[in-house]
Amino acid sequence: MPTKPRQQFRIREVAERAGVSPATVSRVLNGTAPVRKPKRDLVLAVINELGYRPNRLAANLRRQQVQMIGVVVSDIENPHFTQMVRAVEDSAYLKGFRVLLCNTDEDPAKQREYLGVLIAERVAGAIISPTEASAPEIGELIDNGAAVVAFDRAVSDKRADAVVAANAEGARLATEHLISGGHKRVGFVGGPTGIETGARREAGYREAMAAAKLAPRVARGDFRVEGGERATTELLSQGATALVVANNLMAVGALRAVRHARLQVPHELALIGLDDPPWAELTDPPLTTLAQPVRAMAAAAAELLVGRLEGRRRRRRHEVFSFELRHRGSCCAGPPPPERRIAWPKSGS
Amino acid sequence: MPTKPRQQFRIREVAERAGVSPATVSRVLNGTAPVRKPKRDLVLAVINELGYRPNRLAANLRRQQVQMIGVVVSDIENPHFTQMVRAVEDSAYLKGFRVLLCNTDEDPAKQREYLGVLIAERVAGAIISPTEASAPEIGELIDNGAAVVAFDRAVSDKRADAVVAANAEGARLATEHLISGGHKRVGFVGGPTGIETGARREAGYREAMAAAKLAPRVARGDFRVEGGERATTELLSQGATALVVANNLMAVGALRAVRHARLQVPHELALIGLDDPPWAELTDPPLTTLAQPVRAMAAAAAELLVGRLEGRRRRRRHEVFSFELRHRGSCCAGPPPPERRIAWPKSGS
DNA sequence: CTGAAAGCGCTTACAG
DNA sequence: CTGAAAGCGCTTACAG
Repeated sequence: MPTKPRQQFRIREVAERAGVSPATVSRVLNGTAPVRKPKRDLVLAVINELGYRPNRLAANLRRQQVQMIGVVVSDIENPHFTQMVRAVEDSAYLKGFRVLLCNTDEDPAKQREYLGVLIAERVAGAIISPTEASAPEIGELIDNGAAVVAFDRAVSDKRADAVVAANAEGARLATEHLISGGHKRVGFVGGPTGIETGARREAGYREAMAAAKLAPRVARGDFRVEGGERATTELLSQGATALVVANNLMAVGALRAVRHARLQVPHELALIGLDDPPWAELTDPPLTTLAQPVRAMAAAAAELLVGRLEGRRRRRRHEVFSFELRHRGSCCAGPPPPERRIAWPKSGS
Repeated sequence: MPTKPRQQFRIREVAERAGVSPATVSRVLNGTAPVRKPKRDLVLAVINELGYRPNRLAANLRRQQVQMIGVVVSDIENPHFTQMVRAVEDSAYLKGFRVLLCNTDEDPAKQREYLGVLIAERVAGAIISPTEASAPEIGELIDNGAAVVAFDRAVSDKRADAVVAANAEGARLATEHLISGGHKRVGFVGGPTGIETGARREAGYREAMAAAKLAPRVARGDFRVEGGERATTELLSQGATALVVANNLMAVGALRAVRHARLQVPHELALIGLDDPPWAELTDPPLTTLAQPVRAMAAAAAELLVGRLEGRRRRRRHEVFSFELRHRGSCCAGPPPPERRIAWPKSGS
């Protein structure tokens, strides 16, 4: 029911009314070549009067490029990615790029389909937190001249830039913090080791435990709430007095399990989460976390992308950001808690 | 540094190798007309062999349309919108539409710019939670044949469909719930009355208070954390025993203020929030809320959009969804709290 | 500084 | 069912 399918003007009409060629109108519009002032003013006036809006589809085809960047994440509802998307949108908007949102649900098939869309649409670039690091479409994108930045997790194609967090270091810091608080039975609520962040964080935890000559104890969830709850329950049953939780969603599960077990935090159980969700300060007690500087990382990713698009850089860049400890109330208040009478193995996985 | 700028095949090459016309290849690709099986199989084989990917930019220009819908929200970091975007993405993806994310920051100028982008890109449709309900670009979009669905808040153009929550009713229910729990000093942490949801929710609260012959007491924040904290502090200083908080971000602020005042929830202060953020169950006690069925609403919006795009509907639709009470622990446990000795005016704003 | 002309790579009436 | 041809509305070498 478009009632008044308002006259769509084309560049030709503008040109005619201004008594110039379409080329000149295009130059005024895009600033791609100088146009003498009186002529320019006249063109601008006509554009204004007609409410002319260039048809971007035509420009896209002609230029074989669209001022758009694809942002490929596994779950937009995870605040970590939400913040990233938000920061990327901010940066991209200022540079004149739009954001095409691609939610993959950690599903390699969906990721490949979306990458196919990005190729078919000839996006200028993509920021990808890959579910499948080796998807051939990533190389295809780069072949087509798109700039690609891997975020959070690396991609196989070595031509892509990357922005990642120092995951092993972050987990190590968290673990050391608990150990220095006097804990010996520090468990790790881990993620899937098939996912890079999962593997690296677990490695950092094990490193810290080994350095302190303590027996590591890992139970793995799936980086989601339920898995975190199960893994936490398991570690609690083994007598852990402190836990490092490998991501924010599993921290929600850990809190549930702890509440269910009626343990008091931090006195009966100390808790540190990796990642710093917005609700960390709302729990009781507020959750101590190791935060990635997500905004800075997203800004860096956008900057890498735009830098390459503008041809300012040819060398590959790989930027690593450190976690920061955000001290809240969920660990290390006062002396270490008494160990409950449950066997904590000298070693184990 | 595209090292091997891989041969990009065009439909012409595919046609030549298959010994057919480009038109036939197009028909096979899009299923727009029947193609005899042997020919079709041959074309498919060539496409496969070449790794041919149709250049969507050309198709977009030719069709004067792009299989994309713009999602315009004021803040992608607000879980309410995050959930909406996520659900829209799900629905749209299944129908073959992509999501262009437009974050307006509640800034009318940014909204207008983004709407301009949607017009210039000739998106098939848009789901808009307007910051400026009367932006002329909305009408322009519709003039151009795009389907527009207003989400959360209405738009001025009466040709747009709409999906909204029964905001007044929700606030009324929340207020009645507290009143039925024995509370008389029920305050309202309100949003800006210039925003539709702010005004409607406040109206619902006032209605319930008037029906119970109780004096309303409103302090307004800005729908953000800090404003909620300030408004809550103000109402607490006036001796409120129960609060209805008009949105999820202000609920965070309210919790901060309550903690700061060292009041125990729900015994010394009962609290109900409108909107149901993911962290509602993490606070201590968990927050009782009135939840919008966001997913259902988003699915409805996507469905309205697609239905119109597919020409299945011409009549305008306006769908209203009810809030649901999610009982948790932040109100109405046991008898109403004693009123603190502070004057609560018989009437006031 | 400016214009005439070609062309981006598809899709789709039209004709058969 | 299939093909030849036009055309979507811009941009950009090219020539002047």
